[in-house]
Amino acid sequence: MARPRKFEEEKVLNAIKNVFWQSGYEGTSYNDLIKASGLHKGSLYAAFGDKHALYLRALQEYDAREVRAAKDLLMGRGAAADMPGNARVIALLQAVVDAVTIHDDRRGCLLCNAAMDQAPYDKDVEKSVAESMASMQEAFESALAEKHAGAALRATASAASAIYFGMRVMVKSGAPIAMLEQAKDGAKSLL
Amino acid sequence: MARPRKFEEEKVLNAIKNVFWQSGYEGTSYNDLIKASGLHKGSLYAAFGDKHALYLRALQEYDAREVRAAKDLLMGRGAAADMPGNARVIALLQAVVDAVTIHDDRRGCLLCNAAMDQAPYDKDVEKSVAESMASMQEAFESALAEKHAGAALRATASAASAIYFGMRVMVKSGAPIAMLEQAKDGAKSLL
DNA sequence: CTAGTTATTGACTGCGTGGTCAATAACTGC
DNA sequence: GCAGTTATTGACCACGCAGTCAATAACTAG
Repeated sequence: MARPRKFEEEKVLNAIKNVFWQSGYEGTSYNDLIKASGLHKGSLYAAFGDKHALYLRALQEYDAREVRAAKDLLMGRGAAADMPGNARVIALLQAVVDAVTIHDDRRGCLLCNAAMDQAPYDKDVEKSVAESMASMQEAFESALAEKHAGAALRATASAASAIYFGMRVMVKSGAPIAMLEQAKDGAKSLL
Repeated sequence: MARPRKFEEEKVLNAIKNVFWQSGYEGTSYNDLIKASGLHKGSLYAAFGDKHALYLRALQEYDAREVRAAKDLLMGRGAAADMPGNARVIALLQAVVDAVTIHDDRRGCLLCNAAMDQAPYDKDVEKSVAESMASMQEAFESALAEKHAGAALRATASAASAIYFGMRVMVKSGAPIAMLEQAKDGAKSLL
């Protein structure tokens, strides 16, 4: 048998995800990834491959954790089980505001960041982003199905996700909290 | 007297703007800027300074042309003078869709791109982006003032700009046209 | 203890980056 | 046509980048 690994794959991937989330693809150097992972260059390459492969893994990780949590909220799984559908959408938008006000977190959403800076140049990223976004869209639709149906449902759900993505842009632009609150409040009259 | 310049400042700045618009800040090398401008390295440096300074000039250029055009539409200047306010907002969202369908242009909006990839790390960019976004917000409010007032006006305008920014994200993510159309249609019930 | 296997390490490479600068060209006022 | 001024050119620099690899360490089955 062979020498055993002395790092935990999950911890490393989580650290990698956070670096890309914080700094973007182009803004992250392989050295940054090395520092964050605690591994050395060769090990990181041997374990996960090059920067591009690591980015795709980070997107998977993000989808499995963060996107999953957002969808759970929208679909009323877990804690949100007894909220009406439109309240669950508002709760998601509130969470975007809370990330800034409570946790001082202006990293936005790794999915949106990837959509903006890598999807146009990278088919793999585009595919991964498209899948995650499509599943978000379905979750919005399932939250809004109580009050809408057919084309109106799809339109309302798309507008709601646009507001969600747009608020993530506002967050990264350094927009004042008031504007985020306003966008969230404005969304209420849509649902 | 001195040797005269043989390039037109405006043309160069426009070319620079297009490169940054297409490829983002990190994704653009100084060599790309040289190629696009037609100048040589030293000349570009002498005329406008370093990459950071060029980026800020590009943002100014974008604000003066593209953002200006969007605000003119929203505020009913020129061609849109006889449209009601909410129709002007829808016309702006339609223009976002048209950029993709008619001109096959998925560059999105340089302002949004800058907000996402540079504003968090660069105070100058953040300031420039914040100013442009604030003026967009005012234009949305002036379009919607026919039907709303006070806090409701601000909320509706913020939600409308969030939809606008969100659609720009969708465009860059490669989202299908149908989803863009849906988001635009969904926005109607907000106004 | 040994042979076989995998993990770890960090020096190394070639290249593209943003940025500098000295030499030269092009012009005008005198 | 000369002096003074600015524009142009492209070679040059140090550095950080993504990525490779050979040497070594750590382990287990037999």
